Amino acid sequence: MKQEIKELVLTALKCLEEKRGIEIKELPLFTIEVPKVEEHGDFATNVAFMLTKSFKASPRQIAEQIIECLPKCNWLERVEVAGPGFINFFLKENAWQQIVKRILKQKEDYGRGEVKGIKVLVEFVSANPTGPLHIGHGRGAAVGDSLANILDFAGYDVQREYYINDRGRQMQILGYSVYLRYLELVGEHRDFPKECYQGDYIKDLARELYEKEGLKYKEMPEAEAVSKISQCAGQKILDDIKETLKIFGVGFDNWFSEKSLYEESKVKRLLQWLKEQGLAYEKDGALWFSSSRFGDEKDRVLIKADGTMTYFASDLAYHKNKMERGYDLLVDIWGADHHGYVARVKAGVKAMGFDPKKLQILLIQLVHLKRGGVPVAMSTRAGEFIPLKDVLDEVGKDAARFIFLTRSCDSHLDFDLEVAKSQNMENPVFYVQYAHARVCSIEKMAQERGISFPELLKIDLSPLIEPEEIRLMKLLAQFPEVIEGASRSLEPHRLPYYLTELAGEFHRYYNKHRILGVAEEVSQARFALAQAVKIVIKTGLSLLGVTAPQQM
RNA sequence: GCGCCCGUAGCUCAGCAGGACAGAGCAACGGACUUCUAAUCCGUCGGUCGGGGGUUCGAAUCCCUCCGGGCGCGCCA
Repeated sequence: MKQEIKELVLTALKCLEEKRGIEIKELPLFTIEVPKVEEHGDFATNVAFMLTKSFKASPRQIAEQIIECLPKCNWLERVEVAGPGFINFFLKENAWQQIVKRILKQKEDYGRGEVKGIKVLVEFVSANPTGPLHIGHGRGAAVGDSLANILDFAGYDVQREYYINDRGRQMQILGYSVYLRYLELVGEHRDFPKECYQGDYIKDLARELYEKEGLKYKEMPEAEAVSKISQCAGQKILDDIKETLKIFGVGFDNWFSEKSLYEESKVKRLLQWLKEQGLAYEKDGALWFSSSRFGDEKDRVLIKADGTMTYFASDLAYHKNKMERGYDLLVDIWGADHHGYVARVKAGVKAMGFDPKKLQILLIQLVHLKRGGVPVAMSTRAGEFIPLKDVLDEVGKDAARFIFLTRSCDSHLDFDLEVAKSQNMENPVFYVQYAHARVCSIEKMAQERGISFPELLKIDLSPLIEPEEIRLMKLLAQFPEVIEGASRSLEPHRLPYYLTELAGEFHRYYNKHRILGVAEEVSQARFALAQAVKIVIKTGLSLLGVTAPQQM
């Protein structure tokens, strides 16, 4: 709809140019938008403001001239100049009714963007397999998964990937932690160091190991035992992570192993190449990457003096690999506590000869878990974090996902378990679902009363003229733009806000007007409108990974 | 000290590539169920958009600065 208005304006501009002999030097970046106030029409444009220089006239005068040149259009009621020079467009009712028709025709494809031919890789969660997912990972998972859904729906070619840090020091510590707990079980007590993983899940892993394998690991050399246990425990934890993600409705196309980068010598070859290019140098027994030459505040270590690789070395090889797989855009979703890492990875990408604009890093702010307004104690040091799985068990997937998404990534998020369970507007997930269920309920009631409706596309929509109906149709018309905006800006939170608004508009309508039990033509038209609402809510919720129940 | 994010109604947050008088929910108060689910709806109350400069026809939005809060600044991840 917006696009069509834009075309009209562009035609008018061209006509004006010829008529007045005025040359518009550069096509202005004007906008078409839906005004906040209804008196300002259905759409408005600021184009006149942009042309004051070319035309050497006041915005109002220019606006008048543009209106004169607007082509005739059968769905336009009137166009007027308002305020300091806005052009307001008022549409005929049947223009909005067309939207309902379009939705009923396209069904779950309404809002889907045209295939853009842009390959995107969204990498998210990527939690180390050294412990269960916690609530912060949950936010990243919800945002990443929904963003990927939205991008896909908007017409991008999307892949989802989880990067597994399945090697390195953390994995060693994991193996050692489980080893120590295992030794305790078989009667050998040693100090349990602070840097080891403190959580109870370590004890569970040790117990499982003991029950399955007996004394096997006690009898082998420590180094061998730790290495074997590390691998085995990492796998177990990864399985557990996968299970939690499954419950959460999050899936990946690819699980990328950090270890594989080493097995294929990718890290080694990259470091060699960096050295040859003069981008890496040795100092104090370590190998350094000259990241400061590419915008980072200082150089970074790739190989430590003890000969081990930093994670940063792997990360560079990983990003090189991702770029070489031919993506047009890489989206990395990280916790905000990693923001210090952004500059160095971007520097690396630039140094390796890739366009750093192709890498978008989304930082997700912290989640504060609360219960009834009181913070839930979370001490990572003691390993006393609440696993995501427990939160899902308590509040359910739908509420959790919706809450994680109903906030800009830049904002800290208070996740209150009581609120997540409550069924009021503090927790809008039910509000949106309820609107969907209400439409289903109307269908059911119609069936019970033996009312049958004609084929939806054949229904005459002209009775839809109530202000609440027009408003509802206008909102439905915005859905494709919401998708477009959310994908372009990588801001999935726009969608839940839109859905809440749409649900609200429907609830209002439902309370004021009846769908069944009114004159037949009216009833049919309203039923068709309700179906359109149902389709959009269902599509929107599914993009968020939230179910749309038939009944509540 | 440096860097990133945040500061909008009593509370939790939106504000859509700067646009017309700043929005929603909660809380408070007052209303609406013999008719499609009241998990709903309607109304009232509530804001010098942290302060100050600047750019612009026009700023919550962009720039500078100051103040507050969070996070990060390792040859840890």
